[in-house]
Amino acid sequence: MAKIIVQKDSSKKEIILIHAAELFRKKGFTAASVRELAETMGIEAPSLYNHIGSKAELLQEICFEVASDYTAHMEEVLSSTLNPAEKIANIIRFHVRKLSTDFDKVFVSEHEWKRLPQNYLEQFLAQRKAYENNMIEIVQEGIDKKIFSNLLPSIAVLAILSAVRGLELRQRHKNEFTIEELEETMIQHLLHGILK
Amino acid sequence: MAKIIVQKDSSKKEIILIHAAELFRKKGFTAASVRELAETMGIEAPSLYNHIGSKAELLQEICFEVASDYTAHMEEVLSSTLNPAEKIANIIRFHVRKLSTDFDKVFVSEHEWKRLPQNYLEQFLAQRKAYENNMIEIVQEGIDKKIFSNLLPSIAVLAILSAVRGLELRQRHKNEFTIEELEETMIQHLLHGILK
DNA sequence: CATTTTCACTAATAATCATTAGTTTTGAGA
DNA sequence: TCTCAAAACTAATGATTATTAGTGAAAATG
Repeated sequence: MAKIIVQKDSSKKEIILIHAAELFRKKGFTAASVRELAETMGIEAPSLYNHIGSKAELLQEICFEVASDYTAHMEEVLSSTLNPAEKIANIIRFHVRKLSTDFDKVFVSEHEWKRLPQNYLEQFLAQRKAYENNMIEIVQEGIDKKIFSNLLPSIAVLAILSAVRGLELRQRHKNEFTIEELEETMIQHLLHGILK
Repeated sequence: MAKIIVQKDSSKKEIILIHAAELFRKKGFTAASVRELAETMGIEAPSLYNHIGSKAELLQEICFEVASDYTAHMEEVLSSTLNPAEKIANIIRFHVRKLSTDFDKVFVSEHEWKRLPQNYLEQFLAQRKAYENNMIEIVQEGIDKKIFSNLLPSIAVLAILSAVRGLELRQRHKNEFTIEELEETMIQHLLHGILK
């Protein structure tokens, strides 16, 4: 009779979430089976239900944990005295770093949120929209202060967010450059462009 | 006994692919059922097998149709006499336009290619990698000619591709701006940056 | 009009799924 | 060592899945 192995620095639930995130990333939420998830921890599927409420619950917890992290960071940025350019750079840096440290969870949150049950999905989207609106305001402030070019703010935000959200950290990239290089190049590119 | 309605300008298979793309986008490939797909065309699931080989075949055809379009456009760009900046702008414009005209198929190709069967998946990834390498060469050429800043080419390409691939055309955006505005703002942003 | 092909149907199959019920084992604290 | 809760197990359920087989109607072709 196998047991879930718990390290001292993380709870049993957290271990399950980590395994779930990895599996959901690899196979997608729908295609990933509870049996397979249990297998990665050396137990039978029904045993998992001693620890979780449902498969859907795992997705919820992953998505909202990531969303909360982004929202919390946004609060920090908004209450700071940074100028708009620094704020945007800060946000880009946070996204890149978060993606590299919590790859599976961020990836799942990005790609599988559509599989959230109805009510949670609405809440998730509302949180996302609020985040976007905060960014749009920062960009608008930059334009008003003549720091930013006169781009359409909503599209500029769309560009930045799709750039950082869509980032794919594949294996071949990991050996090609460091996270710091990725961070700085992304900021450089999105702030200054690629043209000289 | 219902029948698939065929317009004169598209074959029966194409109609199935269009419906499949829309359903796969909305529910994801795994969660989308053949029964549900058949239902969108007013027939029973087994009847669909008079026209298709398998569910997986539909995904293959969608993914490779999109991939071929991008590859064909890349060939055009490579054999043109445009300078690197114009080439990149051209590629960005093509991505945005393609996404807006063939939204469902492009979306499915972007999000569901992981569900391709093994051998097709390898082929798809090879095609993607070749595409990326072509772009990296264009960026390198721009750097060599002192047109582009000295960014890491692979990351610059990663930024551009993740920006255009990750674009989400949600309903609220569609009424907010035109495709032309989206195209030009994306090009402006990725080439010149957001800073003045 | 006769024949053949196309294409829809119903019925069935075998697999897989998430989850529940009920039972047994394990391991920690008294 | 005894007790009890935590957590593992097996077995089962009912739903859903993609797909095949076999049949009949409709449409196209001669």
